[in-house]
Amino acid sequence: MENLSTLTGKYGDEGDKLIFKVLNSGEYLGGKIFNKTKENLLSFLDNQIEKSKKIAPLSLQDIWDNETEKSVLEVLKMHMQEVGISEKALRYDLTVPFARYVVMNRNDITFPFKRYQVQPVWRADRPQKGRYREFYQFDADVVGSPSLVYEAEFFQIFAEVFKRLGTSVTIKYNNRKVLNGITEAIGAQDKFVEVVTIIDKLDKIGVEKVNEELAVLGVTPSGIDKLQVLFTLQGGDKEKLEAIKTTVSSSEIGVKGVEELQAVLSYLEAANFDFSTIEFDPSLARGLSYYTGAIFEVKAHGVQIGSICGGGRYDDLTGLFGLPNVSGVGISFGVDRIYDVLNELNLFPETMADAAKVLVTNFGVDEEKFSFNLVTKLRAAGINADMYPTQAKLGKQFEYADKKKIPFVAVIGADEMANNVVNLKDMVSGVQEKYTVEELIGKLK
RNA sequence: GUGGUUUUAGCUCAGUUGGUUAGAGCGCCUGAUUGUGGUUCAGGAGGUCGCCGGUUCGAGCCCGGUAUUCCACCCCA
Repeated sequence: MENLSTLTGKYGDEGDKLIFKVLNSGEYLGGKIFNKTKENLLSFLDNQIEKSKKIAPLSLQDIWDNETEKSVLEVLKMHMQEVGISEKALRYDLTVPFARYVVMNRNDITFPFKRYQVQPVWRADRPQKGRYREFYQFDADVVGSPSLVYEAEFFQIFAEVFKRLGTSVTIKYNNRKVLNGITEAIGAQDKFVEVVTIIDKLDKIGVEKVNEELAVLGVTPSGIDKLQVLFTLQGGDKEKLEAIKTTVSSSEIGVKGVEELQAVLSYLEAANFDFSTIEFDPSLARGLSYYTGAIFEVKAHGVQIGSICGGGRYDDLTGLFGLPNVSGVGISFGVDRIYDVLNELNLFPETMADAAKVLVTNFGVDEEKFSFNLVTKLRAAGINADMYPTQAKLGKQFEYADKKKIPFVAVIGADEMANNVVNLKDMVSGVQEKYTVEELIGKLK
């Protein structure tokens, strides 16, 4: 939970709408209130007016007489929310609260400061596949240095993580300064957000629609013409960056953005980084408004889902909380979406690494004590063992082992107890052999 | 936030113009096999048809409300 004021204004207009606001203790604004009859509603609101002078200026009866029922309800809802919403809100991401934390603890932190963090965050959005109201983010950030080496490190982290997960991804990147340069170069710097939003839709609606929307926005034909380089970039990232550099050559900030990315690539090159998974995308914008430099986005291959990671550099975020001139850069893994991807691509192992290796049978009152003693010995020897919990038919116990993918079953009945041996069945081959306890431990270890 | 869509057995889904006892596959249980899983065969259990109300002699099916699922837009993890 954060103060509402900590979160508002950090994520853009859309972000502000998606912040989960929290009601004051004891308030209830559920739909039931707004479905009441006129009489009930008016008497309810009279009580509210008594409680709060904030909505006293409203003459409810007047509005009711002159407006449609729906608009009255809208007006009432707005005023109700003014009364009911507290100064608290649920975390929207981990970056802004982290910036607040850094400012609060500035005296105890040695910069550059690195940290990782896993926690749930919330969006007041309509949920659908891959879009959740509550989901986990895994964030890694470093604040207190403008060094572009950190950008390179985050590329390495992305690449290493998805390599280990066995997932094929594309790490897309861009730089806000490049976008600034582009809007400057086409003489539309006063419409930065609008232009960038349209360009960002490129892969979704296509070049023609993008040009159309830019024209409607008021971008000059020569400006639009200049932009076409963006849509027809050829070659590797190095070539693309050179081409963009020419496009934004008239913009000081634009050139700086390109040079920053070139520097990052040079670090990666020095570290023998595999460039095949990364892709410079000058149309990549990202919604969060606090980014000022590099921006990242990771897309999974073979699964239709939004981006599974995001990130970028923010020069001024701590400044908003009273600590200026501290640059930071960080990335965020969308843990739930990554889970969805792994699940859909069947990348989770069939069995858990720490699942039981052997199931010891349970035949009855005397046998289960012998079995429990064996389980204890096996565990003491470092073998992951389990005993069937109740006396049951042997077939049932084998079936259980089969379904749990437990590779061995140790059968202990009257015969085995009398001879002080264990009858071990290999569930894959079906072969069954008798061992002493010591031999069994040696066999399973 | 806007526009759609889904909801019937544990799971995935059929269910005709409203008509007797709501079905299938898979799963589950029992037995064939009294101490031996996967395969096969035989049998069985399991449903307030999301919820509330209405129309009708009669509603899983029609109407109203509500919840919910998923999708598109928007936006993003």
